[in-house]
Amino acid sequence: MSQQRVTYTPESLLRVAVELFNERGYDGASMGQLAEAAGITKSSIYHHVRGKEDMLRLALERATGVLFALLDEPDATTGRAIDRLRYVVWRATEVLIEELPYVTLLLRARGNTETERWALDRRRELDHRVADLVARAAAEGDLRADIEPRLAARLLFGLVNSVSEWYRPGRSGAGPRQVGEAVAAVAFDGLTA
Amino acid sequence: MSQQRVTYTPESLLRVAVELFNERGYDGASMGQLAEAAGITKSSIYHHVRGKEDMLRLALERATGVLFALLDEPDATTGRAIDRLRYVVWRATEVLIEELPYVTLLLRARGNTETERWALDRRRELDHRVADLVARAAAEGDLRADIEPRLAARLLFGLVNSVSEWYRPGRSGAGPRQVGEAVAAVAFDGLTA
DNA sequence: GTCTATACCGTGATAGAC
DNA sequence: GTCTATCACGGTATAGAC
Repeated sequence: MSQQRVTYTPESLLRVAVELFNERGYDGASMGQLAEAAGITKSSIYHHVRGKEDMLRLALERATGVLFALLDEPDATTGRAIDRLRYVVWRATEVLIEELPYVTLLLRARGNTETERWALDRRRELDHRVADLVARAAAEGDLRADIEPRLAARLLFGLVNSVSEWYRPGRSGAGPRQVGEAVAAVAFDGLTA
Repeated sequence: MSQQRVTYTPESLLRVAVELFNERGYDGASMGQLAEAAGITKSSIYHHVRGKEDMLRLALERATGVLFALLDEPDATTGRAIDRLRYVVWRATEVLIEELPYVTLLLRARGNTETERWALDRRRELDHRVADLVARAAAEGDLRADIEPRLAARLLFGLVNSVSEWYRPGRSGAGPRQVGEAVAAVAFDGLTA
């Protein structure tokens, strides 16, 4: 709740803000609540950032940044489409967990503000690139034929992104890598023994 | 946008409200916007419902209602656990699509208000009942052993619920039944050919 | 770099006329 | 059943002292 810290940088304040945004929703979170969580007054916040939406922008830029970066990694750009796809699914899950608060915020953006609409555009771009990979894997005959590639891509995204709904860093067992492996295993091979 | 309708019932107003809540988010949607979408003034809204949160309550009651009902259907309560589970996954997807706006609202509830916290409790109850089914199927040896049942249950929910992120009623191809079958197919057998 | 004080606006909600 | 008029409140943001 209350912070010991005497001074803030934009980054350290952003961390507090993003956590609050995820707890209450961006619209549901007020600058008063942020001030309380940060242990400073509302006015002081404006010394570090331009305003509420500015913090949202910084967070969404970070989230889209890490996701685009993963698509350019060597294992995502070389080899058979099905293998690249499997790597992307695993790695996207891992990245999602590593940058959980930021990516969660991205996944919840609804397009209410200019910043959110920009982020949704970037997300659509990401989706499109992965959908291409799915289509390629399907064309190479490595995906089951009874599910059309568009639908397959959506289910893949859904499975990966849904991790943000329940994963909590402190808690127990599976880390980013293990969850990523589980997601890829279920997506491609299914839950059945 | 504007409505021809001269008068509203609580139900018909609720439909407009839920659509708006899903577009802008519950917190992001204002009574002024609802008035505009409904083609009446803010004040008139209060003739039909007690207020904003009252409409949220009605919507979330409906969503939890249909989901609980599905768990009591014959195919969900008799037979081998793996078969019941497969039925629940397929049927939950179908119900989610049939009641898309209401279930979507439920899936986005974050616990900001008393109503949302009540809904989250009910959802946890639902999750628990399905998780039990997963554990039973695992105990009967019908689920792969390298993924623990808790995680398997979460991925199952995630896959089903993620449909609310992209499914749009008017659009093309797959209907509720087909999507439900695809979700169950991917969840249990995977995407690989 | 943070504070107090305050401007200004949109919010959910109510009263009472028609 | 819907309207106009209005309310109290909390929202983001700014000014200026320390």
